[in-house]
Amino acid sequence: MIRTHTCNELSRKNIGEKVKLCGWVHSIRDHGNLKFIDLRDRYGITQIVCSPEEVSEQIWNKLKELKNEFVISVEGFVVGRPEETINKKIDTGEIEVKLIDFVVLNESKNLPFEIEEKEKINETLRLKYRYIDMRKSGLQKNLIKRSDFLFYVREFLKKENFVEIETPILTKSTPEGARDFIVPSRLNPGKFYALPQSPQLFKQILMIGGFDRYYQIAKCFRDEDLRADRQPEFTQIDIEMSFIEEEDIISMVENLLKYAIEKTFEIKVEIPFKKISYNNAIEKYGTDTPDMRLNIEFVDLTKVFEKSEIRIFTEIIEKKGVIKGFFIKDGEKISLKNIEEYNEFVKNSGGNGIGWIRFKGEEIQSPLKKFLLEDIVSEIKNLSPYKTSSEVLLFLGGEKKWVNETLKNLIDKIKEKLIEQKEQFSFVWIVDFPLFEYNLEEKRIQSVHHPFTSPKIDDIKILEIEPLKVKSRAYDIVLNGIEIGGGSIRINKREIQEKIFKIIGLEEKIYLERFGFLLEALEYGAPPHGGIAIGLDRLLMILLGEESIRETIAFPKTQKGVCLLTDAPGDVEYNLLKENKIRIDISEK
RNA sequence: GGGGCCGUAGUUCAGCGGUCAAGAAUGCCAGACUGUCGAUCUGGAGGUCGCGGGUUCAAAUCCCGUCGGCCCCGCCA
Repeated sequence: MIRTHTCNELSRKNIGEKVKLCGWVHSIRDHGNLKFIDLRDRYGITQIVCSPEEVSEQIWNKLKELKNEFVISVEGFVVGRPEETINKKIDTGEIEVKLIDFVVLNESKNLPFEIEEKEKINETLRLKYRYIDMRKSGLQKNLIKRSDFLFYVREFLKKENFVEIETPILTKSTPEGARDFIVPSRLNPGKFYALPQSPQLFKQILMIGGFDRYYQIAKCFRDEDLRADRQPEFTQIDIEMSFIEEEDIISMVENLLKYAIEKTFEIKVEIPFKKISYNNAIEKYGTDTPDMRLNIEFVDLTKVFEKSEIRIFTEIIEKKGVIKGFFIKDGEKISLKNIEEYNEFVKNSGGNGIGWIRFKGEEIQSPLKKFLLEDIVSEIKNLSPYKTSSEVLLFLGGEKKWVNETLKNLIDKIKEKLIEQKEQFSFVWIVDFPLFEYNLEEKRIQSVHHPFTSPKIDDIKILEIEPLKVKSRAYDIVLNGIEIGGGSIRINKREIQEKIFKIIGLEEKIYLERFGFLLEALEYGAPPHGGIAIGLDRLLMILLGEESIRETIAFPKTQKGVCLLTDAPGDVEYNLLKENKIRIDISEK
C-alpha cells in the first residue's frame, strides 16, 4: 500500500498514527534545519514537517532534491501542531505529518504556469496543458460538481423508473437542422455516417418499442461555429416519455432540476417555474430567452403618443409602427452620459435615437419636456410597474419587430448595472411556440423546433390552410436569459407526420428515404409520447457562475474547433484515405 | 462569410515612434535561516516584443499581410 489516507483526511483523531500519504509537492518552505512540505492531492493539503535530527542524513539529503510538483509517497507520524501554528485555512490544519521516509514516485519539470496562480492564465496554455490546469482547484471543482450533478440526475431518474439506453454515435445524416459531422464508411465506399445532432429519432423509436421512460446522458454533435456557450460536441440530458402531456414533462423536469441542483449546489430552487407564451415573451421582453432576474417588462406607449403632438412619434404611428420602452427602477443608476451612449447604440442599430424621461418626485427631466403635457406625463407615469420617486423611462419607436429587438439589445447593454443579485437563478418556461416559421432566404416554411413536434390538437384543422398560424406542443426552458433545454410532444400518427414533411418542403421521395423507418414505425402502435433535452454543459456553466461552457468540460475545443492538447483535427495516413476511397481537394483561395 | 479585442521574461502585465542594446511582480536558480503555511533575507539567470514584409535617420511602438487565442453577427431544427 503506498497510501493509507488522502491529503484531506487526517485530523486530531489520528494523532500518533503511522500513515502513508501520496501526492504532489505543492510547496516547500525551507528554514534550513526545518522544512515544511505541503503535500497536495485532489482532496486537500497536508503539511509534512522534517528536521535533520529526526531522519538519517541520507533521507535529509534526498529531501533537498525535492522540487514543486514532484509526485511523492510519504511515510510519517501524525502529530498535533503547537497551538499558535494551527492553520485554519486548511481542513488538516490542526495536525502535520512528521516525516519518517519518503519515495519520489516521479519528478516534474518546472510547470508552464503555477498551480496557485491567482490571476487568469492565458486559455491557450490552459488548453494545451489541460492536465496541469486540472490540478488547480477551479476546473477540478467544476468537473467534480459535474460528476455529482449527473449522479443525482441518474438517481432521480432511476427512482422514477426511467431506463438509461445508449443510442448509436454512427448514424444517419438528416436534412433539417445543423450541419452534420460525417464519418466515411470503408465497407460502403462513398457513403457516410453522420454523428447525431441529438438522439431524437432513436428515442422516439424506443417509445414505440415500449420503453415508456427513457433517458440518456447523450453526446451530441453539431458542425456549426462555436461561441462561449457552444462546443461542437456537447452533452444533453435526453429524456422521452410515453402516455404523457406537456404538463407531465414540465413538472417532471422541474422536480428533476430541483433535486439534482439542490443536492449538488448551495442553491434553492423554487418550483413550479413561471410560464410565458412565446408571443408574450416577444412583446414583453423582445426575446424568447428572457432573463427573469431583471424584472423589466416593456411598456407600450403607442396609444399615449398617438394623442400627442410630437411629430416624430405620430409619424411612426401613422406608418403602423409602435413606441415602446421600459422603466428602470433605480433611475440614479443611469446618468446622462449613459443615455447618450444608449442613444448612439440605437442610432447604430438603425434608429433615430432614444427617447427618455427621468421622473424625480413630481418633476420630470427630458429633452421632450416642453412637448409633454401634464396629462400625458401622468398617463406615462401610470404605466410604470414601480412608481418610485426616482425612475427613468427609456423608449424608442419604429417598426414593431425592430423595436422589440433593439430594446432587448439595449437591456443586454444595461444588464450588468441592473441585476441586483448575480447569484440568483431564475427559471422560466416558454410555451405556445408557433410550429413553423418562414425562412426568407430559402423562401420556404421550416420547423421552429423540429419536424417531429406535434401541432396543438385544435390547430390540426388549419395545418394545411394557414400553417404559419399553427401553434406547437413545444416548450423551452430558460435560465437567466440562456436557453438550457427544449422539447415537445411528438407526432405519433403517420398521416400528420407526412403532412408536416410536405409543408416544410420535403418531397415524398426524400422524406421516405430519410425518415421512412420512422413513418413505418408510427404505423405499428406508436404511443403518444414526448420529451425534452437539457444542455448539461450550459446549465452547469450558469450554476457554477462561469462565463464559458469550456469551464465545465474536461477537454474542450477552441473557437476553430481545435483540441490544443492533442492537436485534433489532424492529417490521416494516405492509406486510410485510400481505403475509404477519399481524395482530398482543397482548392486554393 | 463578416466585425471587434489580444499576442512583450516560465507566468501575469507595464512600456505604444527616440536614455528601451526592453521593465515590474511572481516563478526559477544559488546561498542563509528550527515553526512556516502567499515564509523571510541576500545574490543571480532569464526576452526572435507571435511570424513575415513595409514606412522611417530610428519600430516592441505606425502600416500591410499572416498565424494563434478570445468575444460577437451570420449560422446553431
